[in-house]
Amino acid sequence: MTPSLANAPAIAPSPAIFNALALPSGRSTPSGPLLPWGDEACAYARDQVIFSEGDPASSVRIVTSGMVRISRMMADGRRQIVGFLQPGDMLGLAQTGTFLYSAEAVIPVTLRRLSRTQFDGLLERDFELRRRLLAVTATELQIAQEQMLLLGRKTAPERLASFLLSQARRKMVEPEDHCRISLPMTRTDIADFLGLTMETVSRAFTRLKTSRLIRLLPDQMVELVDINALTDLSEGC
Amino acid sequence: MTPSLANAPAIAPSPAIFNALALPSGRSTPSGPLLPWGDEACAYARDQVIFSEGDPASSVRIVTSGMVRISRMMADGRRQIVGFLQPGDMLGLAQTGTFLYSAEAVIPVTLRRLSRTQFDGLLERDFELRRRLLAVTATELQIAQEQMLLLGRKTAPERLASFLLSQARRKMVEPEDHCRISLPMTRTDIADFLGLTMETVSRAFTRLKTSRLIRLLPDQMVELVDINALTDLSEGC
DNA sequence: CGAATTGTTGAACCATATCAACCAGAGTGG
DNA sequence: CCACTCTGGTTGATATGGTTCAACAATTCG
Repeated sequence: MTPSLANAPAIAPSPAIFNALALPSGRSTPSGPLLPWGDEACAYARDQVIFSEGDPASSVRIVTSGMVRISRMMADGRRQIVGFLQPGDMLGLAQTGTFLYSAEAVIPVTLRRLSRTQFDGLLERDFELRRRLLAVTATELQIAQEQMLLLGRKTAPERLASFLLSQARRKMVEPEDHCRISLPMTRTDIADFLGLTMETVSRAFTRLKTSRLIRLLPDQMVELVDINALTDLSEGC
Repeated sequence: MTPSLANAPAIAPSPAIFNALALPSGRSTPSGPLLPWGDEACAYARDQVIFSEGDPASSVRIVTSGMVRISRMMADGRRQIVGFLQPGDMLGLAQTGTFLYSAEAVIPVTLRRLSRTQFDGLLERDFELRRRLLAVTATELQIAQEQMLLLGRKTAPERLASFLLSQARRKMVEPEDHCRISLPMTRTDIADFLGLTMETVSRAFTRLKTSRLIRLLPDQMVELVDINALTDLSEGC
């Protein structure tokens, strides 16, 4: 791990949040898949609901392609997105009874499943599995803590910079200048993740754009032009 | 469980956040303590630092008395408290290398310790221990998710109502009207937990007081006069 | 190509922050 | 026992970042 990430510890490889335990395929499973996922691939269209708050949590799932958003909703419609899930991230791991959040497809998604009972059986037997899950859950907690700092104390531009950097870290351990990331979610999704409105997110984007920290490219791509400046901004320096 | 808490699921018994895995002494350990904590009790005075961001995480600790706050800080001094720990809550469980947050005593605290190596050994061997830790970590994630909704989307009075109710649930599974809770932390601490300023917290307290939802009693005690109204408020109804 | 959706920009507004004054209780020392 | 100070809390006045409302531009999609 390179120096500039020395203080941004091992949370980079696993940005999924909440029961969406990340096992980025290539990286952390040198010995093959950790779990015997079912062969059947469930497909979901853009914006299709995968499950809703209150649904019985009958199986554990892993994202095999696409992007999933998981969110909590208040009675009057206020929404907080608690995570964006990408291939390798898992869903419903911590759930015992019913889901406490909803999951929807941001873009077309495929999942594989494992029945809850089968999963629990493996958990009971498999030594290594439990150690890994515990480690991953710990990582999730660190990410959640980081997100609390963001939501509780950061300004709008700081939040967006933090978000862009965290997305960049999903793709590469060490984001470089001029690296490009894809943001398939809408401005509204980003807003609901960062505790802002769509308009504020849009304005923050243009601010970053006009101050040459990022460039907006076609096809939902963003180029991070000045990683150092973005990092400083995200930390409030 | 009574109807009014039917939707506030089994998260009540374990409100500690982040590596502070809760094992409320009386309730969840019918078969004695889960871990062989050292006999030596470490004591800390009010506001004393227990450890800081970046310190090596050499041992796991359990709170035996008092209250601990764990927080993250930004370079310019902005602070986000990510949890208040009470007797039975654990510290440093998820830490592998160094702590990513600070811990300080809100009021005088005593802790017991278990060396990291000893803990890891137990974790390696003890089947049941790992299952329990996994379950507790999952609960922590749910609480963190709830806190994200609070920080991202709730108004100041909603945040305070949510906070008071969560504190009440620590004491009793089902908070009743006229129940009393102790809030030993300062208004500034509460503000840094709720993502607000001291002044806003103070004003929210007086609002709740004048609308007869709570009463402020001597000795940092608060009486929750109308639990239903507080619940409605906390959910934005 | 036209309609619908998503994103951008502008202007007014508002909840909360900021700044400042004041108050109450707890020590502290004469 | 009484000033005196210190800290934490309350309240008021003003400022402001972000929201809201509204118009418009750009994209996507049928």
